Amino acid sequence: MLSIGELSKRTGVKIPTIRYYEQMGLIDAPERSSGNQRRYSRQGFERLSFIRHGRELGLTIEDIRELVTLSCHPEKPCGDAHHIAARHLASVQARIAKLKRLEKELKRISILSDSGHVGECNVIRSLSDHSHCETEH
Amino acid sequence: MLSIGELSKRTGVKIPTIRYYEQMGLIDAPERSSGNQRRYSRQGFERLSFIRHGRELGLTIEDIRELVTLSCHPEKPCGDAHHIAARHLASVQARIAKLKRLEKELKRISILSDSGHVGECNVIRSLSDHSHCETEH
DNA sequence: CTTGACCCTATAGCTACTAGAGAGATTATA
DNA sequence: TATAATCTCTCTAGTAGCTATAGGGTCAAG
Repeated sequence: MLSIGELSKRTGVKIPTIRYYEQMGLIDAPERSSGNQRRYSRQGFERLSFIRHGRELGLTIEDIRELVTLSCHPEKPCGDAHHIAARHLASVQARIAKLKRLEKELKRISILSDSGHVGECNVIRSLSDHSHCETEH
Repeated sequence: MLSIGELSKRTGVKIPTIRYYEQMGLIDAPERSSGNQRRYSRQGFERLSFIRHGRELGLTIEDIRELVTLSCHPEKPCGDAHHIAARHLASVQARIAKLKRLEKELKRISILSDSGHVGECNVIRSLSDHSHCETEH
């Protein structure tokens, strides 16, 4: 049986976050010690690891709740789970594309000398400048 | 002079967001019509565009506030502005790297058949499985 | 048995918005 | 000029996903 602090160390999820997940119903309320402290079993550890992976992959709490529910009903078809992953894959790819554009822009912005004054500064000029926009506005 | 609605259309920033920026002190409170409605000048439009660009690049409100302050003091050296851009470039690159790892993982997860049941589902198994982790925990 | 590290609940705060209520202003049309 | 449609106003509260704080109780080593 793990205390919340040990569970936190082993999963890398912060203590208040673990309690938050419990409150949100993502993890079951664990057993308590005689002094009312949380004591986690191996299952508790695994559930939290599952959630942590999901969050690292950028799934929302809601997505994870769906997956948790599915995993409690192994007789259901798993199309839903694939659907969640696929939906997320698309959004990850979109985010990568967008960030790459931003990277290019930031490089363009900060490439020049650091020695000037704000009056002729590229960072500020670039942010005021629409000529490089890829979205129109 | 633009109404808040027109300003919103031209910059792509939603009306409540414009008022929020004003409240946060990112943009100056504009003139008002006789009936107390906001009326924006060309400068107001430019300032908001500047902010919008910054947000699109993922700068925080605080970063932008610093840049706005800098841009009001053109006699200062612009190292600070470059520093903000450079710091952000680093974090964008880190995010790209992380998302690419996630993309790979999601592809691995959702590549297989959709026909199974949760019991043998890859999505859920993968999220419980640490063997592909690149970060240790 | 005391000390220090840990844990408890409850509440408030964070970022960057977004939504809604209820009232007033502006503008287009009849 | 009257009226209807469309803005716009302020204020409050809600969103996600935590994080921090206050004021207390618990656990394990020496």
